[in-house]
Amino acid sequence: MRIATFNANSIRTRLPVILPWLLEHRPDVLAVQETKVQDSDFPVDPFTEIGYSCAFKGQKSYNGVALITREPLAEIRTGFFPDDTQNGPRLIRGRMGDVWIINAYVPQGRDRDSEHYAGKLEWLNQFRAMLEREYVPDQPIIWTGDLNVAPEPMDVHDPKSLDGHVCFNSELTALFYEVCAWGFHDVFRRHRPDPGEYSYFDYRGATVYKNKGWRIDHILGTRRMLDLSTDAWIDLKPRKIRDPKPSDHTFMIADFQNLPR
DNA sequence: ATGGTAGTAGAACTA
Repeated sequence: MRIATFNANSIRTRLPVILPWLLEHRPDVLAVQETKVQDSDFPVDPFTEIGYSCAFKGQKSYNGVALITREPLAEIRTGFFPDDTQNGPRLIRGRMGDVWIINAYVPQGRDRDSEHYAGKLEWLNQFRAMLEREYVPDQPIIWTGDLNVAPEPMDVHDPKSLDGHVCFNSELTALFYEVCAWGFHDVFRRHRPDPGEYSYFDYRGATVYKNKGWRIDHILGTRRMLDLSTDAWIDLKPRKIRDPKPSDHTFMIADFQNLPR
């Protein structure tokens, strides 16, 4: 099983990037964040034409998540609770066979002293509560998405100057590892132990060409999924293209052996 | 230290 994640920064604008990428890499699951489209306008047809199913929850202009899958997902839910309209555009989950897929777009936080940053911490606490309520850690579960957390100094290009940022500070890291302590492991880092690999590069300053990035997109798995994982990597090519225009994030991919029956 | 870019909009806002 191949699972990928991509913050598209508008799924409609990014179709010329996503569709060829899907045909080339054929993941079983592509988790998309920042779709920036309300559900009635989601571009379902281009995906069905190449054999993919879509599950999504979005809104105009901001946020929005989708799961693009080769097989239709079962038990699709958006948000933390049934009928959770407030958090739906940031969280979508479903089951593919025996594997649970959770796709999250964690709030960025804007500024450390803003209510948006407080909301980010609260969102992660609610996420942890959802895990405890609805899952057990010995299930095969993937948690992926734009988590807006760079957990380690090696996950940012300049840890000294960026220390204290809403996506890189000790308070956030502690909370992130508290959530992970429920039962998630870093699948990407298991296979890529060396520094200098990033999934997000600011549009401003040609940062991708200087490798001045952040690893804030993640593929995490419970122990069963970690043990089944065979490889993980970041594909920089879709970030470096000029035409069609790139997202400011790029794809992270992980491969897994099938679950034993 | 500030501002740099892109998307959605059709002026700011979010990142």
